[in-house]
Amino acid sequence: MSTIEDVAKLAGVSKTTVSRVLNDHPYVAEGKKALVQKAMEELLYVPNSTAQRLRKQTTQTIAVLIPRISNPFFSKMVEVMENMAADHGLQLVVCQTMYDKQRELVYLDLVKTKQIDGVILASLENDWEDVKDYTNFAPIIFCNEYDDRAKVPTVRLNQFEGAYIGTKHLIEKGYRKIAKCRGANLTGLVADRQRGFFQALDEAGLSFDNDWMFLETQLVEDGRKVLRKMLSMKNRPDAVFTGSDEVAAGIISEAARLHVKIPDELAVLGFDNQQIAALVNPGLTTIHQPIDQIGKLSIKVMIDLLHGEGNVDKHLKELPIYLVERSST
Amino acid sequence: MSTIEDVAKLAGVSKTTVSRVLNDHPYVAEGKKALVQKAMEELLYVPNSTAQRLRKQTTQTIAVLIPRISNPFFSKMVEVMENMAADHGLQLVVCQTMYDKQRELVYLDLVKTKQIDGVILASLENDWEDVKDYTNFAPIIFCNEYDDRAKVPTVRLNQFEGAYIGTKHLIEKGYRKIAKCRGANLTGLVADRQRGFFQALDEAGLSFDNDWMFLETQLVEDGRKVLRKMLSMKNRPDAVFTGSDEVAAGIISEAARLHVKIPDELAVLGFDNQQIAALVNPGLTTIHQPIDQIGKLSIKVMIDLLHGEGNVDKHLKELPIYLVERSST
DNA sequence: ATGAAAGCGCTAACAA
DNA sequence: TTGTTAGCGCTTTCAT
Repeated sequence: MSTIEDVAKLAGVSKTTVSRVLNDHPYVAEGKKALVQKAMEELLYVPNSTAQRLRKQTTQTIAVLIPRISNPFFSKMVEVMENMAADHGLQLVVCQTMYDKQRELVYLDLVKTKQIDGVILASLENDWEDVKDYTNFAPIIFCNEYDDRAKVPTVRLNQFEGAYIGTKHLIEKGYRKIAKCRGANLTGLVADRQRGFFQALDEAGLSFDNDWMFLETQLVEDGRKVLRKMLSMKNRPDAVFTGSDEVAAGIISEAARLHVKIPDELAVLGFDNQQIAALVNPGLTTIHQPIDQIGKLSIKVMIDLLHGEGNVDKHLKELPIYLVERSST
Repeated sequence: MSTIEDVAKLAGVSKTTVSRVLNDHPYVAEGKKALVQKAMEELLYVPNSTAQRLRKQTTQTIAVLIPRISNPFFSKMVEVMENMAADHGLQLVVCQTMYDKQRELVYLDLVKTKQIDGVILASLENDWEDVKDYTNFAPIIFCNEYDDRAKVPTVRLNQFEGAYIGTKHLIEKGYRKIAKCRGANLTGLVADRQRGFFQALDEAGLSFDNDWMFLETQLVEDGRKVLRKMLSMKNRPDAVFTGSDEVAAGIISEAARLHVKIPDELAVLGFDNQQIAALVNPGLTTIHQPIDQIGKLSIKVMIDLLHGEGNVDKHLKELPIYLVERSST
């Protein structure tokens, strides 16, 4: 590997001049510039980015924390983010917490060791109080996920509204015994959905049987289990509001296997409007989340932050959310 | 941020001693070691990894090139890889080529600028001849994808066999007019599948109508189009071999919409055994690829390479492939 | 317009 | 067992 010094020698100039050519600095005579460029080509010179990082104290790398990449919601989000990051010469490091607090903290330590310039939190396992100190080391923003105590830029949807319109839709369709699937922790996004859900129930004067609440439901397999559980109940729900299309798809698939009619015997409402929602049979009615916009906007906010533009304090961007009706309700 | 020098001063030792403590070097007196550790804690010291990189000429980072992360096959593969990489203290940079030659080359340039220690090629857009020079800069291995001219470690499946047993299955089920969906370039994996497909056809003495070959089929939407195209043909196939579960799922979903009976009017064979294969209705018969194993083994091979163990020359690992029968055939 | 020199934070010969 | 010293490759004052 040739270094900046090799180029300087070959071109008969100083390292400084080579560096200036590299960084499009003004005040470099055209003649020398050409000389330097010729030398670079001849030596197949490529600047060592680690040296640049050390000198410039910046890494051109951002980390995005998600639970797991194989969740289609997050893989689509990361696809959009990575494309946009690449357009701006930024590297994206994907960090999967796998729903584990400890792993999340290990990833956050990347900012301490100066390995990344910023963090996009698209999931949060730890309590915000245990995380906020990391904001001293690099900008952290929320994307989709959020915590009301956190005073950091946040790009998200109105999850309360999403859950509210979804639940209301079920009620308007005539369903009266509505079950709910959600994550274990009642914070941020999950808490807002819960509020929206119960608000709609309350307004309609509907009661809720605590047995209808299913926790820690994330995967297709969880959905299958939920359906079987429901079938075994004496007070059986006639509809179910899920926190994700994956769980909903599991329910629908298991229903087909067990010859349970959807939506006649059970209506199913998804969340996310993932690709899978259009592929299951019957098609899944679900709450659309504009993943493209949310991903792009998050990267934009992060880039602005890194450029010293934008506000590091709380700065909320809320994107539209709406219902997509198919045949499962 | 405190540096190694601050720690040294506070502990009353030299930078070298601090560095030795950091790297578990032998020959550090217990007393001084304790002193150093106390100073580190007091200053909340964290080593700057960029400086370590520059000095050690290594980045602890590997890149994995894939077409796009939102393809469930690749998102699952990356999930497995990232988990294993994290266990070994390695960062994984996800690089999406988006089926674009130029983008692929841009990512490969990361090795030139010393930003990564190694590359896992899980897709290849460019001709191998245009890529092989990069092997001079860092170890490159193939994962799933491959090129017979490349003399690099390769972890893959026997795609010929996969296509052969899949096609044979269709034939044994009584289908005679078998269509095929595949990518545009007839190289590596795609070429081997094609050979397996035609070998099975030849052995059964079946003929193939060129109209039954559908190229550049990657997405669910492509599958939908393929089905509509088939319905419009006068010489209509009675089965279709697809290169991916996504395309197959698109076909099945569109068939449901248009009331085409699967498998009676058309049998559908997928490839990958993605989660979606079990969710569509009817369930998709498909060729299982052991993504977990392939991902883990690739990381292992890469780690061995980075440690100077293992052979940089061609070194083929072939994993088992088999048919999973559901209801679509 | 150009260059000399200092230094980003760390590790590893080498010497003691 | 410990410290001194010399860089890794680059950018950026500060002179000229």
